Amino acid sequence: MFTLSEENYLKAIYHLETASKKGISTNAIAKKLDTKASSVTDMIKKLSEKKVVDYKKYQGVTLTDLGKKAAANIIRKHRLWEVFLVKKLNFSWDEVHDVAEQLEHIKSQKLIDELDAFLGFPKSDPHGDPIPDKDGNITIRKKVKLSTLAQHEESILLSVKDSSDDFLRYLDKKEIAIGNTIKILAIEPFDKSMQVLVNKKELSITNEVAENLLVKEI
Amino acid sequence: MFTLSEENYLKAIYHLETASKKGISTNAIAKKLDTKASSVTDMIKKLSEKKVVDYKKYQGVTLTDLGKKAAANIIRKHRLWEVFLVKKLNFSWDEVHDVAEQLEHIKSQKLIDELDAFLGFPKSDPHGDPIPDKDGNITIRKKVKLSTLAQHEESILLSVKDSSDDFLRYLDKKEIAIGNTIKILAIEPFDKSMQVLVNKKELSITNEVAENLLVKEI
DNA sequence: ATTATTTTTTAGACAAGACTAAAAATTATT
DNA sequence: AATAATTTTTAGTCTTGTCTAAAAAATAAT
Repeated sequence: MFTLSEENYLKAIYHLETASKKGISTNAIAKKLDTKASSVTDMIKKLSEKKVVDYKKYQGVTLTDLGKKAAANIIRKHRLWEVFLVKKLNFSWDEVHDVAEQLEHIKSQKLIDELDAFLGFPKSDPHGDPIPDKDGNITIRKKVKLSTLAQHEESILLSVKDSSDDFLRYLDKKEIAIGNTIKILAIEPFDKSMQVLVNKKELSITNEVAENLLVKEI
Repeated sequence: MFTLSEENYLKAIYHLETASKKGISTNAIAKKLDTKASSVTDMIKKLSEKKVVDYKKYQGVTLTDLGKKAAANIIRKHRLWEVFLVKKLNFSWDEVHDVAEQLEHIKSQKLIDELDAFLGFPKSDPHGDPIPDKDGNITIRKKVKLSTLAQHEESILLSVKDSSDDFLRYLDKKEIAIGNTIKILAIEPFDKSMQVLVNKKELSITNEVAENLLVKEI
């Protein structure tokens, strides 16, 4: 098993790796964890002895398969807890991070299995990020225009294509915000306008609006 | 705020204090926490500086009001998590302790408030122990015979009066076990036999049986 | 290609929390 | 009341994870 610090390092390296593909520098990790490069070097040696990272002096680190799995497992727990907090305990999606950061370190296989089931085996967290499965595999969903989805599909709003003041004001008025879950209730074949469910409210949007909303499928 | 170790000491002292009323000895704490007396002395000094215990050398410790409140708060969290694990995540009442031991240290007022509400503001944990309120007050319920309760009341089986093999075998056959929640559905005025709900199953018990089951009201 | 700059590593120190061994205080026993 | 036994405290050490300052290696700039 890993200590709390070790888990935080694993997670940081994992995130840096998926963002940049190559060996992760000591400095990058130090910045991410708000610590000093010398501390990172120390910890990397320990992780290397535990066979979760490959490390050659001055060459940065990469996660081993074992390390990737361990990191994915922590991220899995983090994201499942986020879903729990938002869906069951009325947290908003921007309030969950600090608490999930603590909860992700709780050690109990049964706990996480049961939580997963309790939440209905969610595929992504409230920010739209995918939840790794038990073996650490994640299915990445790319950003698509809301207009490309079909009836009954659910998605999370990640960004907007048109960022004009007019459009942003429109979204504001309709109470549509980044991070919201959007469910397509119906699509009108005639003009491709949609009936959608956002924030528990039903509303109608034109195809032009749907073309400018970038979402991630759940 | 308190460190994880400090919280564990506070909790241990709290439990020892409610069990014995007087100043708690260094040795007693050491035994409870499976550590050495010298370590306890070290920690007690720190807790004393933080004004959560009163300490005079060689005289043992007592919790201050501040310390009592802090300890009750940890126990409140522990017991609320136990309820969550049993009621929502299919843990059995004898599986929850280790996980609750970890969860009790999560720091977030909103989390615990929302969890309390989510669980319907429970008054006791799955072992029948009372859950302190936000201010650290606990309402102690004494052990009573099941036969003294009225219709619709819920209780937790704590022990049995008659511990003959025959009676224990009877309980086993009916799948009635220590820790089970017993809800009284109806009482027959004629012979005081009861219709009860145990383990999601309805069954009928005689007044003699109800006289031998010691329960704590929820 | 040499120097300058940046990054990384080493060496030594520190705080938290625990330990062992020995000293001091308290309690028990005769 | 004096000694024995037990409990508690002190003193010094260890581990984990961090830090600062200095040395070593890698990268950039002339």
